[in-house]
Amino acid sequence: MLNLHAIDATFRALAEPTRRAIVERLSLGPASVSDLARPFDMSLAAVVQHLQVLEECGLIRSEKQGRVRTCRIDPAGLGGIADWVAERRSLMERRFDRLAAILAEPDETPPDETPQT
Amino acid sequence: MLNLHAIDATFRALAEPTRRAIVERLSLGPASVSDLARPFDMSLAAVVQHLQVLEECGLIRSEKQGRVRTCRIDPAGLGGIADWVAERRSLMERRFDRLAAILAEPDETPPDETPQT
DNA sequence: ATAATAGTTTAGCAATGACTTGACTATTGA
DNA sequence: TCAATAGTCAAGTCATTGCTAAACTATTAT
Repeated sequence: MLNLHAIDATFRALAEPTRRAIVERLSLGPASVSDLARPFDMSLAAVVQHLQVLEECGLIRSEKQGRVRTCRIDPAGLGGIADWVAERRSLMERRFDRLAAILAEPDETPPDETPQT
Repeated sequence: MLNLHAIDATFRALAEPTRRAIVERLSLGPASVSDLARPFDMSLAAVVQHLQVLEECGLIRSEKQGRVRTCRIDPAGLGGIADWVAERRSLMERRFDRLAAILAEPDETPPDETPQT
């Protein structure tokens, strides 16, 4: 129930080149907001907004001390989509296996690979 | 060159619950356009548009015979994002390992885990 | 031949999303 | 104390996107 919401937010967050670049940068190590903003041709405020999106979906964490906020990757954040992809693959695999079994067994009911709803 | 474009399109495609649901359905086996549309509370045309997006980014393939178009997952389609996630994780790992090595070696220069740009 | 099925295409609308600007707060260095 | 640095917040703008409705094509069933 939590997860279905979370996976959606995570995919949406990563569907944006800037945010993906920020995640890429942060997987090399923590950085301040200004550090993160420097490479991009946009206002600091825009980058802050991207960081909020990334933090809300759990991809990064951050804490502020003094006037500088340090952002770092949350290692668990990518888990959701990794799991989702893995599950799709495993279900595809399972289906191929069933199909292969049927093809190897030339008797029984051989037909119709497509399961209509 | 192709890949950087492709990863973007793939993430954008999956950042949409309906399209993700379609991919989930198709990882169980092929289906026609109408089959795919049935569970959703939206017009057939809308689903067709989603399918176009999914096909353009290589997540699904489809061929038409007669008046029915059969859609199936392209097993390679998820590869892009799987690789991207895996690479983030590996880079994070690598960094943790370096950090652990430094902490285990109590002499040498100990400090400063954050690499400023 | 007619009608029903299956899908395609286009134009348009409403909501969302990415960005900017400008004003503002809090911390740190001179 | 004054000024620069680092970040935050709130509108507002502009482009993109998800959807519908409607008109259309092609195939299959009666």
